[in-house]
Amino acid sequence: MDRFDLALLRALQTDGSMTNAALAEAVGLSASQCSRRRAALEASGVIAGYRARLDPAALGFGLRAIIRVNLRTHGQEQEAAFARFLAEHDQIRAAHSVSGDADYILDVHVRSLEAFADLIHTRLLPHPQVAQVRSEIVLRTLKDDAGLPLG
Amino acid sequence: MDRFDLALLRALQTDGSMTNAALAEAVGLSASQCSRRRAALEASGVIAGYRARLDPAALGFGLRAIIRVNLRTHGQEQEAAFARFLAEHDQIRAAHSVSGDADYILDVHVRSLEAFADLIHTRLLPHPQVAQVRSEIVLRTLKDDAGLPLG
DNA sequence: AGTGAAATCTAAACCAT
DNA sequence: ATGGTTTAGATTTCACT
Repeated sequence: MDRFDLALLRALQTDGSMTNAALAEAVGLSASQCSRRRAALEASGVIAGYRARLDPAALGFGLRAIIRVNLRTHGQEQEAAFARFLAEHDQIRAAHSVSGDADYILDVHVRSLEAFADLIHTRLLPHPQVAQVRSEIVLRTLKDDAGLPLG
Repeated sequence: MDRFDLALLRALQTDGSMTNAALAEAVGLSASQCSRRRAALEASGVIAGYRARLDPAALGFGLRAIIRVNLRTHGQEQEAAFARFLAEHDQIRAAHSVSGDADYILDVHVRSLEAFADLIHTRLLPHPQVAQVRSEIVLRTLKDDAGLPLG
Protein backbone atom coordinates (compact mmCIF):
# COMPACT_ATOMS: atom_id res chain seq x y z
CA MET A 1 0.00 0.00 0.00
CA ASP A 2 2.19 2.84 -1.24
CA ARG A 3 1.41 6.29 -2.55
CA PHE A 4 0.42 4.90 -5.96
CA ASP A 5 -2.18 2.63 -4.43
CA LEU A 6 -3.54 5.54 -2.42
CA ALA A 7 -3.69 7.70 -5.53
CA LEU A 8 -5.53 4.90 -7.36
CA LEU A 9 -8.04 4.59 -4.53
CA ARG A 10 -8.55 8.34 -4.38
CA ALA A 11 -9.25 8.41 -8.10
CA LEU A 12 -11.53 5.38 -8.07
CA GLN A 13 -13.64 6.47 -5.12
CA THR A 14 -14.25 9.70 -7.01
CA ASP A 15 -14.94 8.07 -10.35
CA GLY A 16 -15.23 4.31 -10.46
CA SER A 17 -15.55 4.24 -14.23
CA MET A 18 -12.10 5.63 -14.93
CA THR A 19 -10.22 3.54 -17.46
CA ASN A 20 -6.79 2.17 -16.67
CA ALA A 21 -5.41 4.60 -19.24
CA ALA A 22 -7.00 7.53 -17.39
CA LEU A 23 -5.77 6.17 -14.07
CA ALA A 24 -2.30 5.81 -15.54
CA GLU A 25 -2.29 9.49 -16.42
CA ALA A 26 -3.72 10.48 -13.03
CA VAL A 27 -1.24 8.56 -10.88
CA GLY A 28 1.83 8.48 -13.14
CA LEU A 29 2.05 4.79 -13.87
CA SER A 30 1.48 2.65 -16.93
CA ALA A 31 -1.99 1.35 -17.70
CA SER A 32 -0.94 -2.24 -17.21
CA GLN A 33 0.47 -1.48 -13.80
CA CYS A 34 -2.76 0.26 -12.84
CA SER A 35 -4.71 -2.76 -14.00
CA ARG A 36 -2.61 -5.09 -11.87
CA ARG A 37 -2.65 -2.93 -8.75
CA ARG A 38 -6.35 -2.43 -9.14
CA ALA A 39 -6.95 -6.17 -9.42
CA ALA A 40 -4.87 -6.69 -6.27
CA LEU A 41 -6.84 -4.04 -4.37
CA GLU A 42 -10.06 -5.69 -5.47
CA ALA A 43 -8.86 -9.17 -4.50
CA SER A 44 -7.69 -8.02 -1.06
CA GLY A 45 -11.06 -6.38 -0.39
CA VAL A 46 -9.75 -2.83 -0.04
CA ILE A 47 -11.92 -2.10 -3.05
CA ALA A 48 -15.17 -3.72 -1.98
CA GLY A 49 -16.90 -3.17 -5.31
CA TYR A 50 -18.24 -0.64 -7.73
CA ARG A 51 -21.65 0.95 -7.63
CA ALA A 52 -23.69 3.36 -9.68
CA ARG A 53 -24.78 6.37 -7.65
CA LEU A 54 -28.42 7.15 -8.31
CA ASP A 55 -30.15 10.46 -7.76
CA PRO A 56 -32.86 9.87 -5.14
CA ALA A 57 -34.86 12.96 -6.16
CA ALA A 58 -34.91 11.92 -9.82
CA LEU A 59 -36.37 8.58 -8.76
CA GLY A 60 -39.12 10.06 -6.64
CA PHE A 61 -37.59 9.74 -3.21
CA GLY A 62 -38.74 13.02 -1.78
CA LEU A 63 -37.84 12.46 1.85
CA ARG A 64 -34.80 11.41 3.76
CA ALA A 65 -34.59 11.08 7.52
CA ILE A 66 -32.20 10.02 10.23
CA ILE A 67 -33.96 7.95 12.86
CA ARG A 68 -32.71 7.09 16.32
CA VAL A 69 -34.16 4.01 17.91
CA ASN A 70 -34.00 2.69 21.45
CA LEU A 71 -34.83 -0.91 22.21
CA ARG A 72 -36.65 -2.20 25.27
CA THR A 73 -34.35 -5.09 26.04
CA HIS A 74 -30.82 -5.88 24.97
CA GLY A 75 -30.40 -9.64 24.74
CA GLN A 76 -28.79 -11.54 21.86
CA GLU A 77 -32.09 -12.78 20.52
CA GLN A 78 -33.76 -9.37 20.67
CA GLU A 79 -30.91 -7.76 18.77
CA ALA A 80 -31.05 -10.50 16.14
CA ALA A 81 -34.80 -10.02 15.72
CA PHE A 82 -34.33 -6.29 15.22
CA ALA A 83 -31.50 -6.92 12.77
CA ARG A 84 -33.87 -9.09 10.72
CA PHE A 85 -36.42 -6.30 10.78
CA LEU A 86 -33.80 -3.87 9.45
CA ALA A 87 -32.73 -6.25 6.71
CA GLU A 88 -36.30 -6.73 5.54
CA HIS A 89 -37.03 -3.03 5.10
CA ASP A 90 -35.28 -1.57 2.12
CA GLN A 91 -36.38 1.99 2.83
CA ILE A 92 -33.77 1.69 5.56
CA ARG A 93 -30.62 2.29 3.59
CA ALA A 94 -28.17 2.30 6.47
CA ALA A 95 -28.36 1.03 10.02
CA HIS A 96 -25.79 1.19 12.78
CA SER A 97 -25.83 0.00 16.31
CA VAL A 98 -24.30 2.83 18.33
CA SER A 99 -23.04 3.74 21.74
CA GLY A 100 -24.60 6.91 23.00
CA ASP A 101 -28.04 8.19 23.64
CA ALA A 102 -29.64 5.84 21.10
CA ASP A 103 -29.23 2.13 20.41
CA TYR A 104 -29.57 2.29 16.62
CA ILE A 105 -29.32 4.99 14.02
CA LEU A 106 -31.08 4.50 10.69
CA ASP A 107 -30.74 6.37 7.42
CA VAL A 108 -34.03 6.21 5.57
CA HIS A 109 -35.17 7.19 2.06
CA VAL A 110 -38.88 7.29 1.31
CA ARG A 111 -41.07 8.62 -1.46
CA SER A 112 -43.28 10.83 0.64
CA LEU A 113 -44.25 12.01 4.07
CA GLU A 114 -47.01 9.38 4.05
CA ALA A 115 -44.49 6.64 3.43
CA PHE A 116 -42.41 8.05 6.26
CA ALA A 117 -45.34 8.17 8.66
CA ASP A 118 -46.21 4.62 7.65
CA LEU A 119 -42.70 3.42 8.39
CA ILE A 120 -42.71 5.07 11.81
CA HIS A 121 -46.23 4.27 12.93
CA THR A 122 -47.03 0.93 11.36
CA ARG A 123 -43.55 -0.59 11.24
CA LEU A 124 -41.16 0.78 13.81
CA LEU A 125 -43.31 1.82 16.75
CA PRO A 126 -45.41 -1.38 16.82
CA HIS A 127 -42.26 -3.52 16.76
CA PRO A 128 -42.09 -5.42 20.07
CA GLN A 129 -38.43 -4.50 20.67
CA VAL A 130 -38.79 -0.79 19.97
CA ALA A 131 -39.06 1.48 23.00
CA GLN A 132 -38.45 4.90 21.49
CA VAL A 133 -38.13 6.44 18.04
CA ARG A 134 -36.82 9.93 17.38
CA SER A 135 -36.38 11.23 13.89
CA GLU A 136 -34.80 14.16 12.12
CA ILE A 137 -35.94 14.97 8.62
CA VAL A 138 -33.25 15.98 6.18
CA LEU A 139 -33.80 19.48 4.83
CA ARG A 140 -30.63 19.92 2.83
CA THR A 141 -27.74 17.60 2.09
CA LEU A 142 -24.42 19.44 2.11
CA LYS A 143 -22.26 16.35 1.63
CA ASP A 144 -23.30 12.83 0.80
CA ASP A 145 -20.97 9.90 1.02
CA ALA A 146 -17.83 11.87 0.31
CA GLY A 147 -14.80 9.66 -0.16
CA LEU A 148 -12.58 8.46 2.65
CA PRO A 149 -9.80 10.96 3.44
CA LEU A 150 -6.80 9.14 1.94
CA GLY A 151 -3.48 10.85 2.32
CA MET B 1 -38.64 5.04 -17.14
CA ASP B 2 -40.14 1.58 -17.55
CA ARG B 3 -39.47 -1.71 -15.84
CA PHE B 4 -36.35 -2.28 -17.94
CA ASP B 5 -34.82 0.99 -16.78
CA LEU B 6 -35.64 0.11 -13.19
CA ALA B 7 -34.06 -3.30 -13.61
CA LEU B 8 -30.95 -1.68 -15.07
CA LEU B 9 -30.73 0.74 -12.16
CA ARG B 10 -31.22 -2.06 -9.65
CA ALA B 11 -28.42 -4.03 -11.25
CA LEU B 12 -26.06 -1.07 -11.55
CA GLN B 13 -26.52 0.18 -8.01
CA THR B 14 -25.60 -3.31 -6.86
CA ASP B 15 -22.67 -3.71 -9.23
CA GLY B 16 -21.59 -0.71 -11.24
CA SER B 17 -18.99 -2.65 -13.18
CA MET B 18 -21.45 -4.94 -14.93
CA THR B 19 -20.87 -5.08 -18.67
CA ASN B 20 -23.69 -4.38 -21.09
CA ALA B 21 -23.67 -8.07 -21.96
CA ALA B 22 -24.17 -9.00 -18.31
CA LEU B 23 -26.87 -6.36 -17.96
CA ALA B 24 -28.55 -7.71 -21.08
CA GLU B 25 -28.77 -11.15 -19.49
CA ALA B 26 -29.97 -9.71 -16.17
CA VAL B 27 -32.78 -7.56 -17.54
CA GLY B 28 -33.74 -9.46 -20.69
CA LEU B 29 -32.74 -6.94 -23.33
CA SER B 30 -29.99 -6.82 -25.92
CA ALA B 31 -26.59 -5.43 -25.03
CA SER B 32 -26.97 -2.53 -27.44
CA GLN B 33 -30.26 -1.55 -25.88
CA CYS B 34 -28.72 -1.68 -22.43
CA SER B 35 -25.89 0.52 -23.63
CA ARG B 36 -28.33 3.06 -25.01
CA ARG B 37 -30.64 3.13 -22.00
CA ARG B 38 -27.68 3.37 -19.70
CA ALA B 39 -26.27 6.33 -21.62
CA ALA B 40 -29.67 8.02 -21.42
CA LEU B 41 -29.90 7.42 -17.66
CA GLU B 42 -26.43 8.88 -17.26
CA ALA B 43 -27.20 11.90 -19.43
CA SER B 44 -30.43 12.63 -17.57
CA GLY B 45 -28.64 12.47 -14.22
CA VAL B 46 -30.61 9.54 -12.82
CA ILE B 47 -27.26 7.80 -12.73
CA ALA B 48 -25.11 10.44 -11.08
CA GLY B 49 -21.87 8.52 -11.53
CA TYR B 50 -19.92 5.45 -10.59
CA ARG B 51 -17.76 4.99 -7.52
CA ALA B 52 -15.50 2.39 -6.05
CA ARG B 53 -16.59 1.40 -2.57
CA LEU B 54 -13.61 1.17 -0.23
CA ASP B 55 -13.39 -0.79 2.99
CA PRO B 56 -12.81 1.76 5.79
CA ALA B 57 -11.39 -0.85 8.18
CA ALA B 58 -8.88 -2.08 5.61
CA LEU B 59 -7.65 1.49 5.22
CA GLY B 60 -7.20 2.11 8.91
CA PHE B 61 -10.40 3.96 9.70
CA GLY B 62 -11.17 2.42 13.03
CA LEU B 63 -13.93 4.71 14.17
CA ARG B 64 -17.18 5.96 12.75
CA ALA B 65 -19.58 8.29 14.51
CA ILE B 66 -22.81 10.13 13.95
CA ILE B 67 -22.64 13.64 15.31
CA ARG B 68 -25.54 15.98 15.96
CA VAL B 69 -24.73 19.67 15.98
CA ASN B 70 -26.74 22.66 17.10
CA LEU B 71 -25.79 26.16 16.02
CA ARG B 72 -26.01 29.30 18.07
CA THR B 73 -27.56 31.50 15.45
CA HIS B 74 -29.39 30.75 12.24
CA GLY B 75 -28.72 33.51 9.75
CA GLN B 76 -27.73 33.05 6.11
CA GLU B 77 -24.13 34.04 6.72
CA GLN B 78 -23.73 31.78 9.74
CA GLU B 79 -25.08 28.79 7.83
CA ALA B 80 -22.73 29.53 4.95
CA ALA B 81 -19.76 29.73 7.30
CA PHE B 82 -20.64 26.39 8.84
CA ALA B 83 -21.13 24.87 5.39
CA ARG B 84 -17.58 26.00 4.49
CA PHE B 85 -16.32 24.36 7.68
CA LEU B 86 -18.00 21.10 6.70
CA ALA B 87 -16.60 21.21 3.18
CA GLU B 88 -13.07 21.74 4.48
CA HIS B 89 -13.09 18.71 6.77
CA ASP B 90 -12.89 15.47 4.86
CA GLN B 91 -13.29 13.29 7.96
CA ILE B 92 -16.88 14.47 7.66
CA ARG B 93 -18.18 12.19 4.95
CA ALA B 94 -21.82 13.25 5.04
CA ALA B 95 -23.57 16.30 6.40
CA HIS B 96 -27.24 17.15 6.42
CA SER B 97 -29.13 20.10 7.71
CA VAL B 98 -32.16 18.62 9.47
CA SER B 99 -35.42 19.53 11.08
CA GLY B 100 -35.75 18.06 14.53
CA ASP B 101 -33.79 18.18 17.73
CA ALA B 102 -30.52 19.00 15.98
CA ASP B 103 -29.57 21.46 13.26
CA TYR B 104 -27.01 19.29 11.48
CA ILE B 105 -26.19 15.61 11.41
CA LEU B 106 -22.71 14.52 10.39
CA ASP B 107 -21.37 11.12 9.45
CA VAL B 108 -17.71 10.92 10.35
CA HIS B 109 -14.89 8.43 9.69
CA VAL B 110 -11.66 8.76 11.62
CA ARG B 111 -8.59 6.62 12.19
CA SER B 112 -8.70 6.55 15.96
CA LEU B 113 -10.37 7.74 19.11
CA GLU B 114 -7.69 10.44 19.34
CA ALA B 115 -8.58 11.73 15.90
CA PHE B 116 -12.21 11.73 16.94
CA ALA B 117 -11.52 13.64 20.15
CA ASP B 118 -9.44 16.09 18.15
CA LEU B 119 -12.29 16.68 15.70
CA ILE B 120 -14.75 17.31 18.51
CA HIS B 121 -12.60 19.36 20.86
CA THR B 122 -10.28 21.31 18.61
CA ARG B 123 -12.49 21.66 15.54
CA LEU B 124 -16.18 21.49 16.26
CA LEU B 125 -16.62 22.81 19.78
CA PRO B 126 -14.37 25.85 19.32
CA HIS B 127 -16.23 26.81 16.15
CA PRO B 128 -17.96 30.15 16.79
CA GLN B 129 -21.29 28.94 15.37
CA VAL B 130 -21.45 25.68 17.29
CA ALA B 131 -23.61 25.65 20.40
CA GLN B 132 -23.91 21.93 21.13
CA VAL B 133 -22.36 18.67 19.89
CA ARG B 134 -23.73 15.25 20.69
CA SER B 135 -22.18 12.14 19.20
CA GLU B 136 -22.94 8.47 18.92
CA ILE B 137 -20.11 6.12 18.13
CA VAL B 138 -20.86 3.33 15.69
CA LEU B 139 -20.38 -0.09 17.27
CA ARG B 140 -21.64 -2.27 14.46
CA THR B 141 -22.86 -1.47 10.97
CA LEU B 142 -25.77 -3.67 9.95
CA LYS B 143 -26.41 -1.98 6.63
CA ASP B 144 -24.32 0.60 4.83
CA ASP B 145 -25.56 2.55 1.86
CA ALA B 146 -27.92 -0.14 0.64
CA GLY B 147 -29.43 0.68 -2.74
CA LEU B 148 -32.57 2.71 -3.21
CA PRO B 149 -35.69 0.54 -3.09
CA LEU B 150 -36.65 0.45 -6.79
CA GLY B 151 -39.79 -1.44 -7.64
C1' DA C 1 8.88 -3.79 -9.00
C1' DG C 2 8.14 -1.61 -13.63
C1' DT C 3 6.94 -0.92 -19.08
C1' DG C 4 5.25 -1.83 -23.88
C1' DA C 5 2.89 -4.69 -27.17
C1' DA C 6 -0.36 -8.53 -28.39
C1' DA C 7 -4.64 -10.84 -27.80
C1' DT C 8 -9.16 -10.73 -25.84
C1' DC C 9 -13.04 -8.43 -24.53
C1' DT C 10 -16.18 -4.40 -24.31
C1' DA C 11 -18.77 -0.32 -25.85
C1' DA C 12 -20.95 2.44 -28.99
C1' DA C 13 -22.13 3.72 -33.56
C1' DC C 14 -24.45 1.91 -37.60
C1' DC C 15 -27.93 -0.24 -39.95
C1' DA C 16 -31.91 -2.97 -40.69
C1' DT C 17 -36.44 -4.25 -38.87
C1' DA D 1 -37.95 1.64 -30.04
C1' DT D 2 -35.18 -2.92 -30.58
C1' DG D 3 -31.57 -6.34 -32.02
C1' DG D 4 -27.39 -7.76 -34.78
C1' DT D 5 -22.91 -6.31 -36.69
C1' DT D 6 -18.86 -3.82 -36.87
C1' DT D 7 -15.24 -0.90 -35.35
C1' DA D 8 -12.67 1.56 -32.27
C1' DG D 9 -11.01 1.37 -27.74
C1' DA D 10 -9.98 -0.83 -23.16
C1' DT D 11 -8.25 -4.58 -20.39
C1' DT D 12 -5.15 -8.02 -19.39
C1' DT D 13 -1.72 -11.37 -20.31
C1' DC D 14 2.92 -11.96 -21.83
C1' DA D 15 7.66 -10.91 -22.89
C1' DC D 16 11.18 -8.18 -21.31
C1' DT D 17 13.96 -4.68 -18.33
